[in-house]
Amino acid sequence: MTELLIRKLEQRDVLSDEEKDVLRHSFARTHAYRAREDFVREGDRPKESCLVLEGFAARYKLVPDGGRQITAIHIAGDFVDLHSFLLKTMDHGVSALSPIRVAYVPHSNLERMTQNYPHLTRMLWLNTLIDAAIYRQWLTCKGRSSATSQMAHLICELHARMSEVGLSDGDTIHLPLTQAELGDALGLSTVHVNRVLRELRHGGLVKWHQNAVTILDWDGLMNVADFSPLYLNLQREPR
Amino acid sequence: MTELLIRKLEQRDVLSDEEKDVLRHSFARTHAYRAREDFVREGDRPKESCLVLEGFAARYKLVPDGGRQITAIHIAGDFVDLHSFLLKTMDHGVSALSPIRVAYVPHSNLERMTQNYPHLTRMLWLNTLIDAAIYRQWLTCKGRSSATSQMAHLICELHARMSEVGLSDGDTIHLPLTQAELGDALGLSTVHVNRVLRELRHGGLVKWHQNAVTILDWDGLMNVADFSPLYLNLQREPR
DNA sequence: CGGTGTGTTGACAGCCATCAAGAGCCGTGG
DNA sequence: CCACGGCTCTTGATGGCTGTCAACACACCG
Repeated sequence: MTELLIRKLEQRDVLSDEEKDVLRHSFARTHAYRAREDFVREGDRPKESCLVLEGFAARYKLVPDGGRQITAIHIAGDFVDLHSFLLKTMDHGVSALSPIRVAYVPHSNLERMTQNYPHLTRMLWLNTLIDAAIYRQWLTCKGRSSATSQMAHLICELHARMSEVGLSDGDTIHLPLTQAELGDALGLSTVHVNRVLRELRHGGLVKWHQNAVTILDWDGLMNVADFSPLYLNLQREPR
Repeated sequence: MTELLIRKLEQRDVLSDEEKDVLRHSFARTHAYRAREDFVREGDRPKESCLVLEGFAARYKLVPDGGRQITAIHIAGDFVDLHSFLLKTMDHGVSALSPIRVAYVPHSNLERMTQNYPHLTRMLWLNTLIDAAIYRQWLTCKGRSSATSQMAHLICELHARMSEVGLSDGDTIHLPLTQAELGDALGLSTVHVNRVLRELRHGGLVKWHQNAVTILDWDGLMNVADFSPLYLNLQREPR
């Protein structure tokens, strides 16, 4: 059940059999949530962290006027709530974007890991650093490029991240997000998300049908997005 | 020379004398840079990480049209380049916003720390998680609030972070950034930064004179900014 | 069959980027 | 000493990207 996480970590460095076993045995239970259900709330002090086994999750912050900003989209294999192990008090919420299954690891197990497995600790640390690299990229897109470019970038990124754990089907990924949710992620209005998607479709760059997103013109899309996967740290090397 | 970092960490948890000594002795050398000088470049593979001793630094990404997005502003006591210890290849640059002094710690020392000092390792990990929490906050500001509110938020945040390490003088902080640099940080044009600052000044919220920024109306500013310091994780507790 | 959620499109408005020009300040060099 | 260039700050005019409001189509579901 932790195989996708292991696969994700092994893209970045070799894990020993012992380390993999430690990971596999540290998860205590799993749980399923419905789409839209919150499973971590701002102000919570969780005693366990959760890993996405299946489905999509969003990390988000609310703003007083009723708006919402999704700061990260998490897919299967993402250790979505590893942050709470050290941050203790949540400064944001996490909710399901689709029906989702997650696995929980008690913080006490994570602490034991950090006591006994330094390299594994570094790999989990790395995992959160890659999350941070994605934040930097989103900030750059939000600050310095157009809505169309941002949307194209998000599609490229999600395709890259899903391919990495075997969740793409060639040029197609399954992406069950509404346009309102895409807007919350990109900081755009729902109406403008619709316009931007139409532009990408009419430009022959992507096809978007029933949650199935197909990239039709890679060069064109990556050009609009100015996408380069360097920030995803996909190289395997000693860490 | 690492006292500000130690102070910053001790705001979040108790450090043993041994841990403090380990930190103090792991830094190998210091270096000074002029304002505007880059000291880490995209694509670099540093063999050491650097801590800001004095001055201001910016983490930034360039975009193809010549634009720049500053993704983080770092102050004295910030372990600005701890990321490179595990990310290996830099996906962004770091440059001096003012004359700056930094201290370098070889990655081999950091690795030894992670082998022998699990709690200290967690504290450094925490340090990068707080950077990530700041990214989330910036994303939320950028995505869901006005330019004026973003600027007010940045002022509140920098005052809070500088106070934490003793770098504020009551309601005043020293902030040697040009309006162009503020624009790069907030994703705004220089012209609009100027207009927004005028608005904050004329509203009696802040005074900005010769790099000295004084908050005149805390309630007003925090209200415009919708600022709450929760995300900075200033509570001391076992980590 | 009506209600709800989602996608779609048009009209209009507003925030912010861009372009342009001038003022103040500072260091440099004649 | 003064002229000059460069950088920063400031302000106005204009335009475009994106938000808001509104309406309708469609699918799904009780």
